[in-house]
Amino acid sequence: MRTGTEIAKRSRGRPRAFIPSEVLDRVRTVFMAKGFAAASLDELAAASGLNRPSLYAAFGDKEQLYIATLRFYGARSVEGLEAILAGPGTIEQRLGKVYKAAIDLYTAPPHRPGCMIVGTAAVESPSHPRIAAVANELLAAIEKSLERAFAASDLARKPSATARARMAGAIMYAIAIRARLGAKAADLKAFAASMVPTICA
Amino acid sequence: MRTGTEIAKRSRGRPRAFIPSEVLDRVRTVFMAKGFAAASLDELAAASGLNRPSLYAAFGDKEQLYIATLRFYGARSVEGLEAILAGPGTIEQRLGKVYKAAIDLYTAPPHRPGCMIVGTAAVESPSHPRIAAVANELLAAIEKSLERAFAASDLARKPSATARARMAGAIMYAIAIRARLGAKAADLKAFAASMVPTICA
DNA sequence: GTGTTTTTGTGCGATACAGTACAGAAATAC
DNA sequence: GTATTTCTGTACTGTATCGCACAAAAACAC
Repeated sequence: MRTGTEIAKRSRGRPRAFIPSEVLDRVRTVFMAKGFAAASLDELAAASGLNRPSLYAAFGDKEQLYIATLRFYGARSVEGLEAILAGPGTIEQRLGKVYKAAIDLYTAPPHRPGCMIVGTAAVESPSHPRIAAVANELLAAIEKSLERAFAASDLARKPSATARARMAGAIMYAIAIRARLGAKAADLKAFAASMVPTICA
Repeated sequence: MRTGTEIAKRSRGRPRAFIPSEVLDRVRTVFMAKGFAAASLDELAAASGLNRPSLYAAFGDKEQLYIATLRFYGARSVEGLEAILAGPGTIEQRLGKVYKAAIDLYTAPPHRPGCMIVGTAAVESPSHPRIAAVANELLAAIEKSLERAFAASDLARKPSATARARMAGAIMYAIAIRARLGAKAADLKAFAASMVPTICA
């Protein structure tokens, strides 16, 4: 089971008629719209363009497919976060960019609004420990990145970098929730902009 | 369909063998554990102690049952919130109590952890507009209560009561998410305690 | 070309599920 | 006591769903 994006090394049999990362992107649309439990394999297969047996062969059952999708989405999100935080500007400016990018991601068609971790993985957490584990990993990675950025900044030590990261993360989760409940992107951006100075105070 | 807790006015036929509010409490256990989509009517009926036709007769289909449960839970939460905010103490102390009560609710057995609105209703929001509407109503009521409390306090006008309420709400949603993902109550309480002074600054 | 390996896609089986029909039971009305 | 109303519980129907079996197809190896 190879879920990465690396080019296959020309294995022996019939080549796949799909690119795994593209399948994960399409499948994410369904998971974002319905959540894990309500997403049927028929819908997932239809959205991905291939049919159930191919999905099973490539990714395993629905939980494994969901986890692969979540990991793929999460890894790209963390990458994007780190790219912004490693970029130019003050920590306030970079944090502002982070929220702007997050809100754009949370409200970008064709996906239904929200964050996959906060909006769909959290529900399954009690009944699907493996999903919970991945979700926790990803949130920890996000807060770790934020913490490093705060630690490397010239902000006061009074609220620690850890505390600032937790707060910045909390605001991000709240934005994700509000987005999923239908909040307008402009309102979310205004809220985020108002929170940045507080977090960086 | 009478979902309140008021005593029935001795209607004519065979009396119900259950108390609606108790049914909603039991049913909430299942919805909290599985979420809306994954909760089957068999489980809901088993948990409530009555069987499917009675559930249908009393509450309607699964969505209506879920909404009744959500409203019941939400109304009690808002009541509790307002009781604390109307109580004694500085606004900081009262906000601290609010978070403590919320965390206790989010981590109290026998329910699986989290908040029903943030943890299970949010997922269904895109596919079930009626659920989304109720969830939005409840969150609006919560933020309205917080806003009134801030407006009545002697805090600086610099961040408006509205802004403070939004922030306080955001922290609450983040706590709910972390609780659902398995965070320990003690950690959540430490986080909440650290945020109270910032919100009331 | 012949054989091997892997993917594709139709189609199947077994289960689970939502929602309902219907007869029996428990209360009130008169 | 008889009729009426409402709730209970068994049983049922049709559908959706998951996961897989199996043969055809498309590539490589030699």
